[in-house]
Amino acid sequence: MVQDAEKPSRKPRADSIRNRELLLEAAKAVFSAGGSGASLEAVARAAGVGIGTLYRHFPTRDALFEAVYRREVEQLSDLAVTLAATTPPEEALRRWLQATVELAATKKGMLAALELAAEGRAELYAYSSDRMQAAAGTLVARARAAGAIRADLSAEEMLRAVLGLVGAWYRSGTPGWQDTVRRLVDVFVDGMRAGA
Amino acid sequence: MVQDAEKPSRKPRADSIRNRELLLEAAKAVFSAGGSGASLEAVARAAGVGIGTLYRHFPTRDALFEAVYRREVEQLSDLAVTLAATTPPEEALRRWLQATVELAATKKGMLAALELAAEGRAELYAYSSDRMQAAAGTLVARARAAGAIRADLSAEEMLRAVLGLVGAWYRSGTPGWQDTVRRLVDVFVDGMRAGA
DNA sequence: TGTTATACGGAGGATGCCTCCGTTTATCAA
DNA sequence: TTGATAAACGGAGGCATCCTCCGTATAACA
Repeated sequence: MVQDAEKPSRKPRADSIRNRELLLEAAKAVFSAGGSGASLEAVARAAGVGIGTLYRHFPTRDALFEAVYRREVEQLSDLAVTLAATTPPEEALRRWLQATVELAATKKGMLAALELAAEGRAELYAYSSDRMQAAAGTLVARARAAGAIRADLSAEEMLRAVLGLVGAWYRSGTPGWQDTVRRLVDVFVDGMRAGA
Repeated sequence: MVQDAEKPSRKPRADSIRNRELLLEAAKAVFSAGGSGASLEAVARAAGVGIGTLYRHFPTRDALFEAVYRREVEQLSDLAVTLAATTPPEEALRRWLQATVELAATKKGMLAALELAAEGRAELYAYSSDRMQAAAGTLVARARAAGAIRADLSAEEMLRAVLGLVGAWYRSGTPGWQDTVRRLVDVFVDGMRAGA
């Protein structure tokens, strides 16, 4: 967590910063059009840089995802704070999960980023993961304290479950899946309440 | 659905039948070891046939999956019949879903086959899809008739939801995920009951 | 046993992943 | 301004698939 007092060496090169930006923009566009599995060479091409440059900035596909969707994760994180402050526990939890679904539905590729954040590789790409876990954790703890949901289910488990639901529909390409998933998330939250 | 009265031309060549069998066996082994994304060329190699032969018998990866895991799907289908005849509605539904989870957990690659069966490409690879839908449909209809579960959720939706849950954990590689998923499926079923 | 429909096999074109390293360039100090 | 040099660039190239195509081999049938 410590923000290493970096070597005060040189300041970063201007072309490096510019290319990083170009890559992020291109990646957003390419993933948006072609899904999270789109070719990284296509991203580099779209950014107008060499493939080597892409890999230098983002050593893995996952790293690129995390960077591209960082902003959206922050939105969700902020939303959790707001909801926790203004809305009854169970309702807050429900709304936040629905918002997560919404975001994943809107931004193609976002789902992959969220799955990353909820899944195993958490140690490697920690930032988004931390934010999401913290957000979910707050809401779950609050609902639990209010006795609104069962206690034998961690925030992490809940989050991954919901993302799993989304993923199943997302990948199926069923038109209008959003409404269905909304309903399923409600069922799931009902289930969490049932065992309280 | 009509089983085309095939042209009474020749009988199929013996080598063709044999190779098909070899491919299925090899595929089972290779998918089991390497997961559902394993190389098809590896399968052909393991079967001792050319890659062209593999593609002639199974034009897509999905077709191969469906063929490999057909037997397992039939088991699930049979189980549904048994449970429907011997167990109270809600309990039967719950047990069948858990059995599905179990199977997906045991046989690597099975999950991919089930997802296929539950997902969009149903028209193309209909057999497994039909069996699964029928099995789930029976149990859901029965539970619904008994007033044990809410009515605004189709069997298909339920099945896909559960497979989504499994998939999220399966892909994360968390050790011991089976127990967690079992618990989550229970939560989900509780949720279905809650809205009855 | 000859004819022929069928099936076989693998070369080959295409795409994508990722690494490596010779070349270019932005920064900084003189 | 002008080197010197650390840092970044780019893309060729090795490897792994995917899938198609078509010349060759062979099982079925008469």
